[in-house]
Amino acid sequence: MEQDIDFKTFKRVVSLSMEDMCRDLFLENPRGIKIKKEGVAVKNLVKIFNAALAISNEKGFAAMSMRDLSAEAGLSMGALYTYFSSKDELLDMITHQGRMVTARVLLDQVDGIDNPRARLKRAIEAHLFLSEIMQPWFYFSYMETKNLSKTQHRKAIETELFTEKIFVDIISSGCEQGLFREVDVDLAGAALKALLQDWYLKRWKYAKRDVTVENYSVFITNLMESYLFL
Amino acid sequence: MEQDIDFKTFKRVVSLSMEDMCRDLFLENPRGIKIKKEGVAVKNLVKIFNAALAISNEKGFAAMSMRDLSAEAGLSMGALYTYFSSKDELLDMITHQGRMVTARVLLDQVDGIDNPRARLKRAIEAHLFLSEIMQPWFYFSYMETKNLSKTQHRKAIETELFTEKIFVDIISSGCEQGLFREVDVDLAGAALKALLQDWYLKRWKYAKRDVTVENYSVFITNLMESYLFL
DNA sequence: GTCTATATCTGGATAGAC
DNA sequence: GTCTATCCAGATATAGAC
Repeated sequence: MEQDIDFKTFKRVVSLSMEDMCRDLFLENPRGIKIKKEGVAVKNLVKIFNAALAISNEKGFAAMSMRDLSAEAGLSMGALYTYFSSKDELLDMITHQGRMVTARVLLDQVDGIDNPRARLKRAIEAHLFLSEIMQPWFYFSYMETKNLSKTQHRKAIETELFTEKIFVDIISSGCEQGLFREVDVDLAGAALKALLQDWYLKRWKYAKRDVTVENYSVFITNLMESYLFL
Repeated sequence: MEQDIDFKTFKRVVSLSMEDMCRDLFLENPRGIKIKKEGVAVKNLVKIFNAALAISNEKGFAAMSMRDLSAEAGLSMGALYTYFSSKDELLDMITHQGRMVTARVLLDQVDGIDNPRARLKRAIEAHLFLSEIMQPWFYFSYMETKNLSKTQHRKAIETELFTEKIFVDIISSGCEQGLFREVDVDLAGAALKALLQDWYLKRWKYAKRDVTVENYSVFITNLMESYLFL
């Protein structure tokens, strides 16, 4: 379990197609979605989510009209409303599903790795690789957080702090074991989080400079280690 | 000129009141604004900008209606439209004015400091202190970039790259002088930029943890130096 | 310069045919 | 399950009184 992982392997192991995620959503949500047949529902959810993410990441969720969405997804407005009861509910659905996957995958990836240095490295890779695969989703969640309903907004903040805590805990245990020097673990964790987020927030920049996700992963790991070891 | 600067001194020296900025805008823009008397125009521009930043940073510019703005600013809708010709123009005005100030202050602050280490420290402080004073403005600009008109959007990206280049150039000169070790200067610059941006993007987090801007400045400087010196 | 009142249009949501 | 047609609340923007 402690062995290294590369992006290709990661992608294969976690297998997070849009279809898988939409199927999960459908199975979790027997009430909200009026459609009965799984095949039809999943196929259309994929179309809806892809369209919503594309338009919203271009000009913002609030600026996306239901007519825009209808055109891009290739479904009539009437059909759209059999999958959610309001535009706000669609927003909540998308972010909710993203959060579930993130938490599950991150915890799963660091599980069983005890050495803090190895654990930190893997956590960084897992976060970056995941956000690479699900970039539109991560970008969307970041930008639309403040537009969520109050309960979903609270959950979004909880998840932000939860994933940050994963990093803080790793750094703390490294300090306790005398492996890392004594640092302000909260600040270190916050900084690491910011660096990981930059990967999906400024993808255009890194793409233009031909920085791959593996390059970036190595760089961030080195940066953090040079601070923690000194 | 090379001496240290603290937040209080910085605040006094750059003196960036909302009023100063609105006066600049008024004097630069004799065409767009229909109001003739400087006193009246500046007073109302301050009210409009404060209101627009407050509402937009709460729920997004697109979700802010002109009625919201009218109520919060204490001006009728008719009066609002004597200061700009459309909601989109208001968006452009706000971001434009913020960019002008940022570029001017940053260049001004590092001017005359030759030693790369001192220059880097000062650039970090200047960016953080500036974004502390103008937090609503910085947050707004970041979140609303993708909603700008095409020309203003292009300018926003140019400014992002311009300020990043200030950091990259400092790091490069440090490497050339053999003061810093050889690193990927573009990645280092991008990372630093991300860390500086986190300060105004997650202010709620740092405020809750009682991290001051000076604390954060010292932390970021140490983090970067531990990577650059090693 | 500022306000009120209003013209005009767009967008979310739904009813009912197929 | 999906589509078309439509309702109507609420949005931007302006005209004209004061």
